[in-house]
Amino acid sequence: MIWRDSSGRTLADYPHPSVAVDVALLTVADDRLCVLLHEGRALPGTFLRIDETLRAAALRVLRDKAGVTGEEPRQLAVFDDPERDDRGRVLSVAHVDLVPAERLDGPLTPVDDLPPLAFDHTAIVDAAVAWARDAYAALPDPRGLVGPDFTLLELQRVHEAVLGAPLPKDTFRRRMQEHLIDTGTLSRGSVGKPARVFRRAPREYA
Amino acid sequence: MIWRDSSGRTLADYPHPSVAVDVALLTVADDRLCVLLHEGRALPGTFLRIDETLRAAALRVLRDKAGVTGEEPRQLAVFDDPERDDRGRVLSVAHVDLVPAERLDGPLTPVDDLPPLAFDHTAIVDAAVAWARDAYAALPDPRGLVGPDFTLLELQRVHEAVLGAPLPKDTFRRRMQEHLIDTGTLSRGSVGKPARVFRRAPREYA
DNA sequence: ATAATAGTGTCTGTCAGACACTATATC
DNA sequence: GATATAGTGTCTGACAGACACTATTAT
Repeated sequence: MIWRDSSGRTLADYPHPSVAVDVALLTVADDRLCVLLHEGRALPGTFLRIDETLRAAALRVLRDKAGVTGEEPRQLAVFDDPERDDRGRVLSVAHVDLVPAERLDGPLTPVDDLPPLAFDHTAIVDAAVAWARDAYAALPDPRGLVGPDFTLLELQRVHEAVLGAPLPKDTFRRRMQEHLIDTGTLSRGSVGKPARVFRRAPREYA
Repeated sequence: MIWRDSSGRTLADYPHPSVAVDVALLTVADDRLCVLLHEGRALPGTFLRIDETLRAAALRVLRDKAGVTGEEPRQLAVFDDPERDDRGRVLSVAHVDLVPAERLDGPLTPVDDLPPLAFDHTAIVDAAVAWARDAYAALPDPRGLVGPDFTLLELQRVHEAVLGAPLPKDTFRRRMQEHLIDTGTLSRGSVGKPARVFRRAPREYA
């Protein structure tokens, strides 16, 4: 049963914009926050199919263009400049995801050293980075970039990479410790005093 | 010049969702945060026209259904449940705006006493309220709900309405004072000690 | 005088940052 | 022993909340 308005038309009979889904897939590699670029100049994206959720489309992009499955894309904003895509009227629902680098193989570019990007993708990356910084400001590791077991130094390096700035180690330690579980084991084989090994507290994801 | 893909189709030739714009128009009336409802059970909304920006569509909704002009609608999120609208596949880009009650005439409902709403509009109102509380947490009056001249008590009443909770007057005063300009004049005619009259500092809008 | 509102001084607790110190491993 | 890393004690400054007090008006 298809709905029709008083003039007998369906919704699809009226001209309406196409909807794209673009994903800024972030990761930390070599202690730097990086984004996966398609052909070195654009974010992976696709058109939203008519019966698909945004989340499903974002996951499809990640699977088809980055070889990543099972992540948690998060909506950022809709980019709607009428001139943003010269193929026609296209809205882009920008998404961000943040995964450990081991799960990726595509070419990564540090976010503080981006080339000029296609469309309005630079603005999308900016929003994605802001989201990631916010997510990691409050919690130890909402997206599982370290782990499952890790030392505080390892965790701090991830935070500094996401933030793009150094952090004081004493304050960092005190802020994080209450959210972590001490496994009771010690790190081995490294120079210096062995560090305690921690684990994320259950359900601290964002 | 219309773009065509390798099979000669334009973007519009592929089935794609319609896009709606719904606006949670908030205000403070009788010291309570309220939302304007259409027919008592839905937010004002419209379909996005193909050559229109989201902002323009939101302003059109406010003008046509609320009689308000010249405001600052802000994007919240896209609601995309495939079943959310039984007329077809419709994405809703939810917006929020917050204006002084004097500029409205529609029926207002306190946000802490909402009836069941159509579609997923309850979730949109929740997101709008969260945005408003956040906006007013940091700054005195980012949307000009008081003013242009006001006493700290008047400002505090607005904050308490937005927050839905009382605030301590001494802390409130100390937090706000640095962002306000003392006009040098005093309130008159009220009971008690006359209050200083303040003005918003330039450019503290959000 | 009394009630009502405006405004401030001060104490406490919390937390971030700075700094210095101790502890324990590798080389 | 030298060096590198782990971890903690402590001081300071900022700020929020609580409380109490003073100040100034209308009635």
